[in-house]
Amino acid sequence: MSERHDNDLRLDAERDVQARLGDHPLDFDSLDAVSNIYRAASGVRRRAERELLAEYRLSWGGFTILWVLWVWDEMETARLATECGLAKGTLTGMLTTLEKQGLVERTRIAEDKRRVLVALTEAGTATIDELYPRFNAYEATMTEGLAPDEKRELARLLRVVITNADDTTASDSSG
Amino acid sequence: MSERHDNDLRLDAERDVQARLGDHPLDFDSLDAVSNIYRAASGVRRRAERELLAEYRLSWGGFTILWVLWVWDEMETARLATECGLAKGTLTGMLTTLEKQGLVERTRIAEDKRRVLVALTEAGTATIDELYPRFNAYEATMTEGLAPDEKRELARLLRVVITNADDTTASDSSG
DNA sequence: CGACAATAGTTTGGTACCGAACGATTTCGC
DNA sequence: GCGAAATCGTTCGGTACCAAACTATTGTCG
Repeated sequence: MSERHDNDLRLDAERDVQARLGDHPLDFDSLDAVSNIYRAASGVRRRAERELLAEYRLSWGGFTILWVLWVWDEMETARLATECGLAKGTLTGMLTTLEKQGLVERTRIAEDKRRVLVALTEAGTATIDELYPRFNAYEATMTEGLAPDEKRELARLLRVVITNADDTTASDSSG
Repeated sequence: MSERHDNDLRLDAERDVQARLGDHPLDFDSLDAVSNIYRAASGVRRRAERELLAEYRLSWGGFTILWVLWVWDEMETARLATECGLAKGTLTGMLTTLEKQGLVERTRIAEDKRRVLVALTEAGTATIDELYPRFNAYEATMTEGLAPDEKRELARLLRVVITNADDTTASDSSG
């Protein structure tokens, strides 16, 4: 009920923070931007997991893996981890989970037995075929109230933050 | 015609997605917006934890708790969980961690022994006093390249998403 | 060929985080 | 007043997630 005071509370917070820091210059524009990014992301994630992904027994990360494989067909583990924004050790565990669910399969590469190729199974493809349109509709719901050009502007502004937060910005996408 | 990419502003991933899924009837504006929110959030979080918060042995969530208590002095557990965007069960564990570190303290409320008041200790206050200016500088770094009005616009657009993702409007999740 | 650095993936140890079930306390219906 | 319902924080079972240590393979230089 009417817990729409978030913005008001934020303003209170700003005043209190300012009072605490005295004359210390504080960048409230950056504060609001960053904290809203995190709030939005965790809200969107939690709701997606509860209201859509749970039906498929998928976590957000598991869904992301399926989606990436759907888009790029098959991929090596290292690249997949980067693409999904996961540590490689994390990916190992999640691939094992998805493998148990019969949604992905791992294949050792013959020429280099250290490397592993990951791909969707038939069941995995069927799952994401059905799920993704629903997920996309959910994404539309989450951005409801924004005009198309506002969504694009939002994506553009976030791209700057993503680039800033990417610690491999200096190196090229060589692999 | 109607190509969205005249230049390299879009990330590689977005271009590839467009190429792969261009024939599906999907809402790409919403797709880009939502997936960039998540990418930005996890990148910002991971980098903050590694490059700044680790020095204080704090997770992102732990830092958030300290910050909220710093701004509002003391708070009951339930409100604190909402304010930090955490499930109440999660908060219990993290408060225990912070309590062991000597940064926060819990006090049962005399008039209603179910409720618990949480506040910073001296050490907790000292920690956040020192840490927060550094964190705010980090936030500024993460939004580097955006003009002040762009940061405000980013925060505004995200506020819409936060509202959409807030499930207290759709259903009551308390139980 | 044989040591040895580099590389790819897995294992390990630990925290964070969720949802559901639970125990303690207060409030409400009668 | 007393038992039922609501409420608050904690506990529990499970996954996700990270960084660092480890294993297995390949590539390199003597």
